[in-house]
Amino acid sequence: MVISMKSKIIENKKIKENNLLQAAFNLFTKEDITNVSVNDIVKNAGVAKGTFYLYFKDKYQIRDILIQKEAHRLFEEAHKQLEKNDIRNFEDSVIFLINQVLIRLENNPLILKFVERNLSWGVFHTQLNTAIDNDSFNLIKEFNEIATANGYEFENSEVILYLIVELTGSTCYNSILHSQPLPIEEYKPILFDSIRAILSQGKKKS
Amino acid sequence: MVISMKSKIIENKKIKENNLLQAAFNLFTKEDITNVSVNDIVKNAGVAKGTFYLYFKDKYQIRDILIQKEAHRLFEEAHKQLEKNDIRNFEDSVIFLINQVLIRLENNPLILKFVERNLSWGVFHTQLNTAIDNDSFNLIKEFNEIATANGYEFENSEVILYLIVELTGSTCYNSILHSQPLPIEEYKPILFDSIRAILSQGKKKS
Amino acid sequence: MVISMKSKIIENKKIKENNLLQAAFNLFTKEDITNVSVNDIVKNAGVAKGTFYLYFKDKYQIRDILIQKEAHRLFEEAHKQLEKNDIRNFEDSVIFLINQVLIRLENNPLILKFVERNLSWGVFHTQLNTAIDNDSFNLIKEFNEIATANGYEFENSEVILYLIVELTGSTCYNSILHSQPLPIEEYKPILFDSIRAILSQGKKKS
Amino acid sequence: MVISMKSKIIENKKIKENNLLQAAFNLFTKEDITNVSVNDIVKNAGVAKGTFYLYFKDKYQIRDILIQKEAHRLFEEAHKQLEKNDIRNFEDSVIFLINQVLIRLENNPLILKFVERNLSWGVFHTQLNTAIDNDSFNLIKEFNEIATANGYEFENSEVILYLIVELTGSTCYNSILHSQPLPIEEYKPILFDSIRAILSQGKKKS
DNA sequence: GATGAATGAGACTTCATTCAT
DNA sequence: TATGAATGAAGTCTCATTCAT
Repeated sequence: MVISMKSKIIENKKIKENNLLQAAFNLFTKEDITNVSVNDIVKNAGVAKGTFYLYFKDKYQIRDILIQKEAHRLFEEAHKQLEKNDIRNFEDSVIFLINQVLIRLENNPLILKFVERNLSWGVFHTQLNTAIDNDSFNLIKEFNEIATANGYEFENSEVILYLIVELTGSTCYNSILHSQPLPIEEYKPILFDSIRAILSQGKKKS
Repeated sequence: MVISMKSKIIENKKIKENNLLQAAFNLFTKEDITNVSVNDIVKNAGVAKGTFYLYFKDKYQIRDILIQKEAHRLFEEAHKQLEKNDIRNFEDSVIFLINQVLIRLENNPLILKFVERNLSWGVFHTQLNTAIDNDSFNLIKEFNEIATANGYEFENSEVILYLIVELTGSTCYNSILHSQPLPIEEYKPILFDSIRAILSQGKKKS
Repeated sequence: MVISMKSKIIENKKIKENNLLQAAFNLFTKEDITNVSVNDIVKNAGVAKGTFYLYFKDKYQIRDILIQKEAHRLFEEAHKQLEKNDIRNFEDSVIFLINQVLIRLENNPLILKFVERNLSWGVFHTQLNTAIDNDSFNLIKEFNEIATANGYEFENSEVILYLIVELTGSTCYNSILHSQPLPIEEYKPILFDSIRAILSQGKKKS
Repeated sequence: MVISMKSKIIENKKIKENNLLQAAFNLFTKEDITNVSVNDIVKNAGVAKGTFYLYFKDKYQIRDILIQKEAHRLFEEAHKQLEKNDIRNFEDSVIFLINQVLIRLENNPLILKFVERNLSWGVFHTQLNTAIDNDSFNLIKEFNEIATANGYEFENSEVILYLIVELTGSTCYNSILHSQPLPIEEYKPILFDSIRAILSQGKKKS
């Protein structure tokens, strides 16, 4: 297949951009963002300093893009597993999904360290929205569907979901990286019980 | 009362140190710490640049001291209120305590912005320990006492407490400052219900 | 002649570097290096502060480069004169060479003050080695050749040469600059006699 | 014996001054003077910062005093040995004296490192003058006396002496500390031969 | 589009010196 | 005398950003 001049250039641009993103990711996982200079990034990406500014406003923009990407991938993969395993019980589904994400983070603390405590409302919300746009999967919609199908009803399901994500994110960060207050394997049962307790609020009395 | 010459100097030192702490606090609540220079701090404190380094290693040390102080004050004041109000029911006590802290944060978002998400395990744990040392109040011990008195029993009460603090901290930050996912007044009922759900796990079947 | 764009940049860089070297030289001859700041250098060179660090690690590196250059030039010029004057007697050659260097230093005490007492083994040795590399002239080799041709023989000619250079350097510095212990013109005969006495040790008895 | 208040104070002052001198000496042998702050000195001396300025103008004055002292001690001790050994031959006397100084420096490289290349005309000259004042010993006078007694005659004996001291000082520094151009034991014979050659210029033809 | 040399503001830190106590 | 807290000028160095090529 012949590749036209134009597409070659576009391809080249994409490579440059990816190099920059990859280089930034590598550095951000090793060092705090304040200790990573644009210089470091371009040197690791193998491009000139000026090139950086052709693609990104500053290093903070590059960080946000990376968080966005990682968060999306994390949820998408977890979601794929959920579909594969045909779990239908509501509480089990939620726990399964969370557990899938946690397993990925345990196996790749770099991502965890990078996303750090940034898996906050901002990113979560954006993630949900992009998910809707991309039509790849819509967490909230699905959450509601499975909930309803299992006889659960929430006044504000989005908030409940957010609350669970935040609880998980903020506590598991220290648990995975520093085993505080407990190692992740010991902490999980307590966390999952608490999540089930929160979810059970929505159980309809029938 | 006669103040000796020496105590005059000591007094003066204390004033300088407080000026620096106060100035740093004011700036940190307005700006991210990376945008606050030692220069800014000393200018606001009305002391010379070199004086800063007589009292603190760098701006990060001053930040840590401030967080420590604020966290302590927050809990202590909330606790005082709890004692005043003679609330004995277990779940009510916990919720009351949390609500007291939240009310203070709502009224002073600056502190919230400053403490930010730093009210994490590290600070929480230190807080508990210092509390024990100071003998001023021991949160965990009290938590356990009230729990037991009300027929609750937790395998790992420290973790449960931590979990609740993290859940509250990470979600209320955005709620108070950005009304996301909901304004704090609308969010509180949902949060409190969830906390009660978590606590109810420890309820002994009698 | 067409100068490509790239060479224009390279040319420009060379100019900047030279400006910095020249500015540093001027300042170092006026003031002790501890009293010369990078700020002073860049101001005199007409470049920005950051530019300095594009070319040199610190002011000490710039000093070393300058000493190296000056020492080289001094010896090279003296050597040229030696060749021009076709002096063949061994002792006369050495004295002539030294005298040439001294004359240059007398006429330019700034260089002397700058090089100061740094014309030591380190620089001398480096100079000899670079000379070998550059193939411009090899002092030791020549020293030996003329010596042998004139019936002199030294067990360790390099050390003898070093000894003479050090003797000259350390005494003439004060003589030229402070006329101590004697003004240079009065000191020279004594120095030269001493050097001849040292050299005469190598005279073969025939 | 009763010590009066006044002498106690004077004694105390002397202790403070000595502490400062000793502390400075220790630091100057470890670090370049530019890297030794007044703060370091007073901390090591166990006195307050302000006290330093009651005794010395700045750290450079303290350095000069120390060099003065060390140089004096060095020559005095060497001189004592000379008298003990009853060496009468002129050249032998000079070599003996120099060798005594070198032996002391070999055994105490700290002093060497400290005096470094400061054993220059300035200090040497001052040393000769102070020696005359103190009447402890007069190097030049003695040099002349022994020379004359042995049938040597110098037009400018002070300069010859200076020349020898400089030659020795500037070359032996690197020889002792860095074994360059040769280790001191290998270098000494060459140096001593050269000194004898210089001295032999003064030998009267009889 | 890509480059990378140049910029210069500004961050952090040290330190000699003063002076009230 | 002795102290040591306070000063603030001055130093080194970094880095995001621009712009001529």
